[in-house]
Amino acid sequence: MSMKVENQLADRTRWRPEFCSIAKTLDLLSTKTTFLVLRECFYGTSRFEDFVNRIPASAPALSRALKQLESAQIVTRVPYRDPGARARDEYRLTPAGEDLLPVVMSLSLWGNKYIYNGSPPFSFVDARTGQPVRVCVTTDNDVPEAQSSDIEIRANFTLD
Amino acid sequence: MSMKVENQLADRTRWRPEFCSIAKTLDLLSTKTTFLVLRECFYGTSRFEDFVNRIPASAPALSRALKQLESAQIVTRVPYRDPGARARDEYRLTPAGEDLLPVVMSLSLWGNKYIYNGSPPFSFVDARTGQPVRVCVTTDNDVPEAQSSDIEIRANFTLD
DNA sequence: CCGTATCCACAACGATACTG
DNA sequence: CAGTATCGTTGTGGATACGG
Repeated sequence: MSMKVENQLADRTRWRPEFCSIAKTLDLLSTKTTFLVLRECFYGTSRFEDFVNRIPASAPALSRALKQLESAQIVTRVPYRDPGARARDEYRLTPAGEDLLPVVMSLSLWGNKYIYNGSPPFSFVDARTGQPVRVCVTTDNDVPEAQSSDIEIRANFTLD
Repeated sequence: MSMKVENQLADRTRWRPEFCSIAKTLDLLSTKTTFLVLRECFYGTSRFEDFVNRIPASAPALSRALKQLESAQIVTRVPYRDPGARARDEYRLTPAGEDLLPVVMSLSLWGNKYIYNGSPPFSFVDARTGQPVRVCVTTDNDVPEAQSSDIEIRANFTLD
């Protein structure tokens, strides 16, 4: 159960670090905090204060993670101004950032299955049909692809 | 462009660390080296020496990563014996480990697109049809899902 | 050769304090 | 409130050495 290799050339070179797309992508996302910032972006968080409140990491760590994502062009700062307040920036996913949705979703769905053993606190469903969201590896060209805005977060528990 | 939230309950709780499937999964995969070990497993690597030769990390780091993956039940040791040599163990993905394919593939495909700008050193294609492999987030139930053994690694370059 | 323990170096984090 | 600089602490990696 592993991938096939086309030829000797690929066999000899596929592990070279300079050719490894996974290693290079992980360099951009480097730390766990960075992944969690990304998660929050998909959850709709955009302001620094909210990142601080919603991620178990310190403000300096989050500042570093946001800088990192910004320099990787995964996140971009956009100005906003609350009524009566001075202009500030918020952090939004770029199109490249949006394209990381499969990474975030597949990590989450794997944990739902193997850590929460199929009874996760939250599920992701199609906002209109209620169908569960899946991440699949496929060679089919015609798969209807969901965007983050098509996805709804559903709680599977109640609090007292 | 972000996910919707079903209700106030979900809105108040989705960032709590104890409910975060992504954080918990990342705890298991903790480090970049661990991700690269996982990559090698999908590439068919199973012996310690090969991990050492194919991943730019030291033997102790790889030993730690393999232990980590083993305790997370993503990888399992299976005995083997080369003719004339003494019995040893090799490392193989469990079914849970195989289910991390979308994580590995989505990281790789993202890098192929945004780091190599669409001209990556390696592509992943269907071993029979040659169709490019994709990772998609979908709510469709009928998507034909590819396994790692259906995927071929193709080199997009030549050496002198 | 397979793999791990030890030890040192460095990188990332948190607490704190500070500026706009 | 929105960040960032500093600094002590911790965790992760590499070099080395060692045992099965």
